[in-house]
Amino acid sequence: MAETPYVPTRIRALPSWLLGRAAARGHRLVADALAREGMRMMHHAVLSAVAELGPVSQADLGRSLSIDPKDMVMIVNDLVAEELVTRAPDPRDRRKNAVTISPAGTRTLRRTQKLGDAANAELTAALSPAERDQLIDLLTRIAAPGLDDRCT
Amino acid sequence: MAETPYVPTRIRALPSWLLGRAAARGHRLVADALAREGMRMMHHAVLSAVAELGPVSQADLGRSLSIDPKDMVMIVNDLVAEELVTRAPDPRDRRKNAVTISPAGTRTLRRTQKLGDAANAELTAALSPAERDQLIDLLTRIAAPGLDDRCT
DNA sequence: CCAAGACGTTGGGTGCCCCAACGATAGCGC
DNA sequence: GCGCTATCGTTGGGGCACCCAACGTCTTGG
Repeated sequence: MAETPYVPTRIRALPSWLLGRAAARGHRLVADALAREGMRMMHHAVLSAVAELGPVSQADLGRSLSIDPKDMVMIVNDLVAEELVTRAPDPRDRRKNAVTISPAGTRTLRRTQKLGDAANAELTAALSPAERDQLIDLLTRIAAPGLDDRCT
Repeated sequence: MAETPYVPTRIRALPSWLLGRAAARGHRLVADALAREGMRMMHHAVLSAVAELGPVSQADLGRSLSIDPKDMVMIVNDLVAEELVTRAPDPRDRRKNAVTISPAGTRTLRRTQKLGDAANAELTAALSPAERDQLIDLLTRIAAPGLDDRCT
């Protein structure tokens, strides 16, 4: 019974289905890896974004990462509770909360980034480096349809 | 302000992140398309699998599509309620429920398959046919890590 | 000064995934 | 024949990601 009665070809050939399966595996691998540091995927992503963008509002973070404002509130709450970031009102726009990474956050981020990279390496273990780059290229063009990245 | 402050490079380069974003978009496109027939993604997948595999037990369906038995119960319940499939005890193994597609199910499947294909075409609109095939190949190898398909 | 809009926050809702348990049934060794 | 083990369908609970709607606070532009 080792031979799994495999995925019907009709469904298997659908990019949407494959994306779902691959994303599920990726999520599982990364989440399990980060769990060893008590970190969750979204929290790691936000922490990484804060580190790159510097003091930034929650709304900007949400737009950058496509995270719902509702979820962002709780993620930042958690990160603040763990003292990985600080949340202070922006003096120039008192509606905004300037989120800034802390030294402890920087240290944690260094560890979680290693774990995340390792998990992604395992995820793409079946691919050559060139194929991995191509996958990233294809996915980038699929994930953001109308929006071209202008960050160069 | 129209220029979105875009995804931090650190996160954007992670296959796991891109897979999540791309899968979310694919799910949204396909789900919206199928909703016009009152069908959900998983239901469509199960219906399609039943059509291909013929009378099949729920457990086999679950293994084929990586669907949790718990969800499978409700999916089949829904499909039975809509009279798209029939669920009858297998005389050869009375533990099993033989799920079979009905004529109405076949007709519905024809329509939903068109909708699903169209949604997938939109999903991969930014890709050339060759790139689309390559994406499918890469995703297939990523989604199923240890399991090689021998049905080639 | 007032209307429009953005920001953070709270609330509710859906879909997919995973784990644990249970009665009923089948296959196996003895 | 008789346990033992395993599978099947089913039920239950929980977590995470995603989405929509509303509200008070605050900024901005007319």
